[in-house]
Amino acid sequence: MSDAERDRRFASTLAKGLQVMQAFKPGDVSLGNRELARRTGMPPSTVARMTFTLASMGFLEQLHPSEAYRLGPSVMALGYTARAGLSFLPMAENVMQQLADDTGVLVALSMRHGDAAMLTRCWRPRNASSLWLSEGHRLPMEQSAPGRAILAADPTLVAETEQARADREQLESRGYVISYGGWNSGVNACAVPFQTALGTQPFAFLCGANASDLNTEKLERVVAPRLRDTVQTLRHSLGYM
Amino acid sequence: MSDAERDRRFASTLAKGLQVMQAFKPGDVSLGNRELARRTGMPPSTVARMTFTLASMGFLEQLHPSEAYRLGPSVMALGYTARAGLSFLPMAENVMQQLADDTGVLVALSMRHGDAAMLTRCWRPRNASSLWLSEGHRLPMEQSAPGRAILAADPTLVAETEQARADREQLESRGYVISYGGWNSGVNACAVPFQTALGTQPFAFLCGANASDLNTEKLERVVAPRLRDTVQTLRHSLGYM
DNA sequence: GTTTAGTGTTCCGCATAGCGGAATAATAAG
DNA sequence: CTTATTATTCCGCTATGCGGAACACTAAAC
Repeated sequence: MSDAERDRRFASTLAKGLQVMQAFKPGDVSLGNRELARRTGMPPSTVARMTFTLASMGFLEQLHPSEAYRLGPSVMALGYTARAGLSFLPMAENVMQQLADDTGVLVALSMRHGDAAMLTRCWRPRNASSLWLSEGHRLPMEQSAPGRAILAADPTLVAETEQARADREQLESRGYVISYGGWNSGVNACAVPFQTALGTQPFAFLCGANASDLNTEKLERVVAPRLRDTVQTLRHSLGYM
Repeated sequence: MSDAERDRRFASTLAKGLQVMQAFKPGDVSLGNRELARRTGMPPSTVARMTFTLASMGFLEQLHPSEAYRLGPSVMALGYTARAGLSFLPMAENVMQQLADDTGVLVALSMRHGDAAMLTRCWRPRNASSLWLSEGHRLPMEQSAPGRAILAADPTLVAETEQARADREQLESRGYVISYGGWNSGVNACAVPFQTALGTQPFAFLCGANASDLNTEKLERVVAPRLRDTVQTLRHSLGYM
């Protein structure tokens, strides 16, 4: 039990409902109350109250006749509202799409979410096939380019590994972090961290492709500098320093 | 207070937390506790408990130094999980992208959410500019093509307007619903309803473009029949009847 | 510099919302 | 027909959460 959970302000009933929703994973089509009880550790009657309330507000839908649940439209609506609340995104849309078209690689925005860098927005080159990653995909913080860029830019990071130190130096000297097969042996990528407001989770813009499509020279001489410059232009446009 | 809210199974604390998140609208960058109190009608101390709990679980982020909140990465993560739970989407990706490329119009999947048809997934033609609509946008049920297609396919609809009756007949005879500027005077569109499991909100696939790019002949002779056939092929691939 | 207004946060007495074990109901498998 | 599993409901009990008031801080107005 964390500090927040012990705090008298903590609303445990709200937390339980959120945990029930978070029990759903991307590969799940539907889950019954019993499976939700197993995954969350809650008694079935507690789960039944949570699912009843969530379903009445559109956060879950109960399928018939199986009586299993799936995440409902209110969840998706909130997700889109959350993304729409990222005020810099409209300004990023065109320049990142142009970058994807010019370089022929996948461009994406990722956001830290727990132990992962989660893809929040993707821009695909319109005239080339691109990496299979899409929005919602989670990349490990320690191995992926965006994860490492976020960690390298973090001034409070204390448990610094050799890799993190090298990434921080690379970020300071070149303005981006590069990964050759760091997360997936067949994928090369680069990333530039992007911080918005204090108190919020950090972002990183990334470019990535299969190694066969994105060799060392193209990555280091073309794509990574272009990404760094595009993100810097975006910062200036937004009045960020 | 609805029937569900009076039910003893209803967890009002969970509902309050969800209402706080739903107080955020797509144009909001951040909201303070007082504004959340105003929007939800809850006392400030109740809102403070909800925001404290939501922030501790990543559903809200508190910005510094303004102390205002924005929706956090856990909301976006759940939204992507919800979309990933739509098991038919992977199979729709390629055929709908191809349809967008072939016809040069925006193709999208929408889902009923309250009084709106909410765009859940968009496919843009890669070699043409397209309609400005994107994921999360909400179209009115009574005026938009997808809204009308969903209503026309609804066997339980009782308050049938003249438009709904005409749409139902069009759907039955042609397999799609067409809208000339029904939602926006400069936009033409067609839609085909798509039902998945019983108990869940209905979907509709739609094609739309500016009227200057999508005239009557192209819509009726090319795009609408193609959409209907593509959705029908998708149903068969999924084993739906 | 003082006063006023607005915001965010915390406190605490109170009572009801929510808990969870047990019972009930339904369906599927053996 | 019996057993196993799931879903749902009940209800006595108490801990969770409520909200008005107080407190703290900052900014604007005078």
